[in-house]
Amino acid sequence: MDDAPLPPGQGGPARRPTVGSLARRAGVAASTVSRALRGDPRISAEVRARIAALAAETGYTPNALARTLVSGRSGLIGLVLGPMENPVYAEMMQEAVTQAAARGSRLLLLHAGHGPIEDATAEALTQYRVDGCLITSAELSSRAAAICAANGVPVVMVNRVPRQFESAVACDNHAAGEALAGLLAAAGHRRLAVVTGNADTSTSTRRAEGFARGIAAAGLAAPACFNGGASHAAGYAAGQAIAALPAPQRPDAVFGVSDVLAMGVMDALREAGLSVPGDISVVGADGIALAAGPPYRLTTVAQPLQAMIGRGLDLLMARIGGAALPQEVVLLRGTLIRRHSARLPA
Amino acid sequence: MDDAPLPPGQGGPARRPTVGSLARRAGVAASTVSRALRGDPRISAEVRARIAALAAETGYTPNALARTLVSGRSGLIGLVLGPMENPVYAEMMQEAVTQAAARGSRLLLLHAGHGPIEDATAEALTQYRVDGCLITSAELSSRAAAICAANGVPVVMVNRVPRQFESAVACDNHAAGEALAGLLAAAGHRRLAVVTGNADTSTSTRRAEGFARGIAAAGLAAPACFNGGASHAAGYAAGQAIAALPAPQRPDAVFGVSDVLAMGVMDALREAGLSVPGDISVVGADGIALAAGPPYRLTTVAQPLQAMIGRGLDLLMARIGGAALPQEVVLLRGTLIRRHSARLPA
DNA sequence: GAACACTGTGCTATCGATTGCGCAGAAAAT
DNA sequence: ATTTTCTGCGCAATCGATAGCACAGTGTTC
Repeated sequence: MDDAPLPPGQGGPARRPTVGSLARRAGVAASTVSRALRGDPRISAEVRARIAALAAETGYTPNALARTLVSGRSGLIGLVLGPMENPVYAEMMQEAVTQAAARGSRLLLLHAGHGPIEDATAEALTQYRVDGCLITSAELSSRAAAICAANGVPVVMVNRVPRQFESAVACDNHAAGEALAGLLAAAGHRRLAVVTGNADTSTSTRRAEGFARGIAAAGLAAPACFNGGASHAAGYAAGQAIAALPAPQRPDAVFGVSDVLAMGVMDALREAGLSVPGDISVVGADGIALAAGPPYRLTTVAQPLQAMIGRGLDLLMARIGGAALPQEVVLLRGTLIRRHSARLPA
Repeated sequence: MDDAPLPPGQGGPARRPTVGSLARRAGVAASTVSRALRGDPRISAEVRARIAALAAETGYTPNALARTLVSGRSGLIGLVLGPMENPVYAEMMQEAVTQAAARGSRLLLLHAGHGPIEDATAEALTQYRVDGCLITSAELSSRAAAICAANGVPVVMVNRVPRQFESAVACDNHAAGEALAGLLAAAGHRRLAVVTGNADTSTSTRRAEGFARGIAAAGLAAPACFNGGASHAAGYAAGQAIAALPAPQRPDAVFGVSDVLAMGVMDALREAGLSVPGDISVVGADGIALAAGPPYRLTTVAQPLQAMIGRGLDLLMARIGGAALPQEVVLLRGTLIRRHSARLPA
């Protein structure tokens, strides 16, 4: 363990070139190298070309961390994800990586899963000086948000609208629920039910509210409400409860507030010998890939994931810019996707 | 835009405390603050307590980026994920976040999805001076690995064993395939088939090879091979092809080399009116949550995800430590989970 | 009572990149 | 021919944290 220090550039992991080392080799000052690489017009074309060549030759890449120190911007965006039981978070993550990269930012993965953020993770948020934080979790993540606020780090929630204070981008969940209710009613369904998600999530509650509103508007009785959760298993349990009901009381249409939930419901119903959509229509919301194909072919309201992440990053970047913008909530309309899990009017 | 500089601590986003500002307030030198907070025994208990109190009061957190500059370690681990069509990557990611945090590292999300890494992303790898890189992708990610190697950044592959050079942790996929074949053969299946994944992935090929080996060992004819892919849709297509076969030629057991694939196969078979496991047994490998419950109840070999990520981080950390360890490949045994998608011997 | 060993801190350089300021030398103007 | 104006680049400070070395002040020892 007490190896003699290796001669530079030999043996050990090749020491990475720095502005300093480039400067020495080019016979100029470090500041000149820095300016040349950043395209400062004050540096002559000749010198700039020489340094650029040297940089390419040595494979120089600037140390983003060192730059952060002086610029105050890390180029890092903290990402908080919900539980992976719901595939929608994975899809969001993939979208976020791509789009963040396209904008020159990197994602620092702070959390993925249930529950609040651990202390150590919360510290990372400040220790790594993230420029902003993207919280794509339907669950309460007030902890992360509070820490961001306390440190002047902009936050944008995606897929969750907080009661106050933070900026957010979400699908117009209320409208989605309402639209589905309207369609189901128009198709002649009379006993509607909703399987809710986590009660803490605005996504779930707004969808359920919208659904109830749509049902009321159609002059039907309020929907039966079944407590679901975040997973397929939760939906399955709710579906079993529904299937166990005596036929006259059994709903003829069920809205699972998220696609995984609806998938679980369908599976339970079918396993109980009921036909979907023959006996019961099932609809969901989210638009995840797995629900699109067989055996589900789930009729759903798809969230415009790409646009949601895009607008989320827009909001974040604008606030990172330092502008003292007011908090902003953006609601994007989902799009109804008619598939075959529900009887709907033509 | 030409605001007069705000008085410190007022108006603008509260300037974060630094060792310097703490030092001024405590009437000591910055180095003393640093040492006190790091628990250096040379600092008197009294001073240490005073500084600790001050740090707590002001909410001081060290700037990890600045520390990186001098320590040479960023505490960042690059993470490369496969396509989210396969839920196993999401599960791995969640596991990786948790375990990395527990070890005091953070994950820098470099890539998620298909295909090779874009240039910009590859640069991030060196710009942010990641200490190491965890590549949990069955697909070729040679690009990232090459860049890491060129920069002396340790790499560990999880869920993929490269042909050479890198360290890796994987499930013993060959053994998994072999075991499944043996069980299916023992249960009396005679015409076995395999639905393969992406041909570039060691995970897929090893499982298929193991399966073929197991079949040969049982004295049966080589399995029919159907080209699958990474998604449920690919499995579904393969399942349709299988279902379309005339009954005498149709396999009586199918191995989908990953669970999503097997799920797709099952869905297609059932949609074609075949019973699983009545007419055809279907087995998978991975052990994802979605395949566990209804309607799949997939018999599978579950990967020890937690252990895989754990060992992966072990290998990585050891190499980050600077020790010139040889490349290492760790194979972890999966565990057979008997559910109801296949007829198996008791 | 003086030389000694300690102990607790401060000073300063360092990591890599950036930036304000200043200073050469060349070109232009008078 | 001399002053003025640029153009092109170097110097040095800075960001925040850390570490080597030096140096006071106290306690110990002969």
